[in-house]
Amino acid sequence: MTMSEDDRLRAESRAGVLKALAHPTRIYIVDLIDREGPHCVCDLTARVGADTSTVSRHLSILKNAGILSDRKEGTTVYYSLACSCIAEFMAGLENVLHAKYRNEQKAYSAVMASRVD
Amino acid sequence: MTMSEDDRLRAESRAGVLKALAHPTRIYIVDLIDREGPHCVCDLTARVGADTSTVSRHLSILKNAGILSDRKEGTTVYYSLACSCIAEFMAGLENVLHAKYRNEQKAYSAVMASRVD
DNA sequence: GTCATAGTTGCTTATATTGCCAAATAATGG
DNA sequence: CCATTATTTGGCAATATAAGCAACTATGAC
Repeated sequence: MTMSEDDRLRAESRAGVLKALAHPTRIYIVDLIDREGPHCVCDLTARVGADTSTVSRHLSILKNAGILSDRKEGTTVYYSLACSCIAEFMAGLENVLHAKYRNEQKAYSAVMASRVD
Repeated sequence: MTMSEDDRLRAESRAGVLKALAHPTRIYIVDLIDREGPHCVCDLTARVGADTSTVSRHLSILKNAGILSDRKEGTTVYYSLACSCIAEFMAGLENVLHAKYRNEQKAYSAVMASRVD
């Protein structure tokens, strides 16, 4: 019994969002906007320390994935979170990381406890 | 004022977890285990419809990221969620997708409302 | 119109990911 | 020990992603 077409589409749309977030620079940008509110491309470029074109591309990936939305004001484009659910989602990621570190610590302790020396 | 070393490391560890999840097959596997409990590699291989070696590699990626944990029983290896926080995290992803579809619907309606025909 | 500023897009090169086959390893039963 | 079953790992070819430079578009000031 194998994966249905529906299952596949569902998994792909979720993967699309995760892929968009799965890059250090993009995570940093999302975090920054979450903590400090909307930013323009030039600000983000300075904060990230990469070429403007690179940052612009990261932003367009995040926008296409529905994570950021943009608003143009003159020649400046401000990017903001598309939904407060993004911040909640990132908080959930933090929990996963904490659990991971707890488990790694536990594994390490178990190894140490069984050592002969 | 640019990104600190700490910021970079923090963003990278988060990206590590997201990258591990950012693949349709891996999402499907995590979902399956979430809904139905622990599964062995051969079961998952049948459900996913890919080579055993491919599924095994996906599982090892998920395990290294701290998303799944494994338990060996004879020659069989059972994979389960490493933490209930994974299920919560995936639920948060669902919220993000819903928000995305709502926004897309809104954008579509706005375009239709302004049409001349 | 010209200039300057902000952003985006085309292109190329470098790097990473994915999938499968084949071979290796691990555990169990005869 | 040999065969069988479950899983992992090495290697390779195909594909995808990332970064920066240069060129382009858009807006506003003069």
